[in-house]
Amino acid sequence: MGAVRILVVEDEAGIADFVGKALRAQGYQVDVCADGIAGEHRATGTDVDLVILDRLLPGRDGVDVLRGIRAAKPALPVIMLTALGEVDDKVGALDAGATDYVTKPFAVDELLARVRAHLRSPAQPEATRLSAGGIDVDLISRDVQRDGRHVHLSAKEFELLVHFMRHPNQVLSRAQLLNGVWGYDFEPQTNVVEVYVGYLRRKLGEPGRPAPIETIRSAGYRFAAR
Amino acid sequence: MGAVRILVVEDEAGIADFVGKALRAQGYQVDVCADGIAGEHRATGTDVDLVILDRLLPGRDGVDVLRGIRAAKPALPVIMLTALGEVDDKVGALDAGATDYVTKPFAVDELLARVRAHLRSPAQPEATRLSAGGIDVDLISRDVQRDGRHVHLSAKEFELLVHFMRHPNQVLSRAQLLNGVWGYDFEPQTNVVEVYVGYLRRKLGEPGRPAPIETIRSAGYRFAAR
DNA sequence: GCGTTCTCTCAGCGACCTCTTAGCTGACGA
DNA sequence: TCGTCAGCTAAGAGGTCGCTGAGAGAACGC
Repeated sequence: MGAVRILVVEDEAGIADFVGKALRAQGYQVDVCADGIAGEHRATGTDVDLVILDRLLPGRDGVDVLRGIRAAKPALPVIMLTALGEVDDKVGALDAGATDYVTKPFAVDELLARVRAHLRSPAQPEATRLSAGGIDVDLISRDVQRDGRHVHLSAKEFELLVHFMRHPNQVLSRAQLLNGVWGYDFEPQTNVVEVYVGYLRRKLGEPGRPAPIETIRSAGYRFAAR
Repeated sequence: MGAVRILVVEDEAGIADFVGKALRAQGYQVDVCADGIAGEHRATGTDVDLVILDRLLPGRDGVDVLRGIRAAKPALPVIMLTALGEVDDKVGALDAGATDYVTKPFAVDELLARVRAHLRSPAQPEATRLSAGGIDVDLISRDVQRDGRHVHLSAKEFELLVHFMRHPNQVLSRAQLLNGVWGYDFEPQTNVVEVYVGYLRRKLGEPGRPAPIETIRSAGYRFAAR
């Protein structure tokens, strides 16, 4: 069985690049097309497992491309990207046959989660529980426990923790965390990351047993899975 | 398969020279262009794997050159160099389709790391661990061990050690180390290198088993990989 | 509507890091 | 053996980075 193949149809090089990188980092084989006509051709003519399709494209509009793809391959998952958050737009895309829909700016983690969801196969079922460093997370019930003690986390705190636990023992830079959890595609003047790491540490720490999130000065943070 | 080909479009001879040398030392085949028009022509017309493009050029501005390249080759990685550290500038470059962005003065090591990152292919994943002379470095977790003992290094110490370990058994001059690690493009009145070598020796040395960084009097230092 | 919770910004402080200075040590050559 | 010079190191100034508490504004639930 070969690698999973994903086609990204996106004209903005910056977005295509970072989406491509994130997908490759997950082990997918990624193909990028910068315009709609070529994208449709590639999607219908070659072996592709999933398509990520920008709504606004040079050459041919994303919705038209989508219709073309649907006509040829009714079951191929297609996730649409758009800068517009309007409801009409969403309805139009779903009517035209999009499997899912993500609005820019989006957190890469969210896109990856949707990709996994639509690719899910019996061969590689998605984990529903994460466990490391004395912390257990149930992704379905969103229940978090520290050494058996239930901990209540807000939505952002939960996402950040899950991101850390999906990348154990790796140094994650502020920029990576902002990309992955907040969806910023550049590094703005903000210290949200520090603030939220602080919240997690406070909630997940025990006396004499601090939360397993280490600071690597001038590099980022590391979740120590031990 | 031939060597990887990199085009450097840069009018300042000094920078073009030392960037070119550093790239050739890594085994890349390097082409240099001193003005924008020729650079664009070379990038679009010939077989090139990556472009390093100065922002300020005689003949044609770097951003215009970039647009020209993008129109012809949407997937070609282009790293922009600039003397200006302004955010607008950065956004402008990325909007125009730059793959990445480095501000002068930059450490050559940083530029090389970005070059590697953008050239990376699934077939040739980058090494994430370095190991020599009894020292192990994990670049992902930034963990450093001496004979199994964890060692805490500051950011600069870490960069210097990695530089040494990427050039084992070579005599590295103070100027080379300043270029590679500190980003100085000339040799100022400073003894930071001695100071930091001292820090590394103290942290990485064991009783009866000194750190493998040798002094080559009036030439530089050498990391003895054994 | 109104109170609660959540997200994020800001400013201040403390800790750590970087680099300089200055004096010392040891190697090399005469 | 001594002078000179390259390199080493201790100490400290100044800067940077990260953490925290306070609070504004938005989102949410009742």
